[in-house]
Amino acid sequence: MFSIGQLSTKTGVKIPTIRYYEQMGLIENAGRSAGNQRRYDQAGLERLSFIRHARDLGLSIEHIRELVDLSRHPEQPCTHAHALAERHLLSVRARIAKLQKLEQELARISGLPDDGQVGSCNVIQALADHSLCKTSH
Amino acid sequence: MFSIGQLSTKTGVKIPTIRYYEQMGLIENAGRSAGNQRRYDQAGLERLSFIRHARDLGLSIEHIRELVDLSRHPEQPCTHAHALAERHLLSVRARIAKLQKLEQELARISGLPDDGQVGSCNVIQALADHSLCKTSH
DNA sequence: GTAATACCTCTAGTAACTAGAGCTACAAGA
DNA sequence: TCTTGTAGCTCTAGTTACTAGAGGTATTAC
Repeated sequence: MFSIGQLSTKTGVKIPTIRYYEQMGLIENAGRSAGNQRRYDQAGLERLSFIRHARDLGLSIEHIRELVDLSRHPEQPCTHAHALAERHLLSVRARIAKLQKLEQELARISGLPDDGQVGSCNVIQALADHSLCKTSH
Repeated sequence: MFSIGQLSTKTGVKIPTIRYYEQMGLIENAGRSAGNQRRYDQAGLERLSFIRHARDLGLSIEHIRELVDLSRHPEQPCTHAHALAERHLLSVRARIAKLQKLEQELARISGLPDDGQVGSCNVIQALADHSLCKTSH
């Protein structure tokens, strides 16, 4: 059994965040010590690691909740988990594509000559005028 | 002079968002009609377009506020605007790099065989175990 | 036994909006 | 001129995924 602080160190999830996950129902209400402090076992550690990793991969709390619920019914087909991973992959790809357009645009803006004063600043001009953009966004 | 609805149509910024920007001090308090409705002129339209474009490029409200403040002092050197654009470019590049790692990982997870039940689901396994990852995140 | 550290709950704050309630203004047609 | 429909007003609260702080209690080490 370990305390919330130890769990935090082991998983890299901050203490208030662990309490937040408990409140949101992502992890079960922890057992308590005689003095009302949370106590965790190996299973609790594993569930939190799962959540941590899924968050690192950018899944939303809602998506993770779906997966957690799924894993409570191990006899069901895992089509749903696959679909979720795939959907998320598509959304990550879309975000990358969008950011790459922004990158081009910012690189262009940043590369404009600095001719001195804000009054004629190319960066500010470029930000004011979308029609100067080379790509759509 | 146009109404908030017309301004919204022209710029593509939603009405509550315009009021929000006003509240945040990004745009000046608009003039009002006899009946207390907001009225905008060309200058107001241009400022909002500036903000819209900068937001589209992913700059934060705080960064935009800096640029707006800058543009109120046209005699200053525009080094600061350039620096801001460059800093933002770097952060966009960092985000892209991070997302690309996630993409690899999700593609790997998504491509795992579906062998039937959640109890042995590879997707859920992969999400639970960071050590299986091919890249760091 | 005492002091330092860790833990508890609760409320409120963050960014950048968005939604809704309850009310008023304006523009166009009869 | 009256009415009706659309547009606008303010204010409060909700969203996501936490984070910070106040004020108090447990646990641990010496």
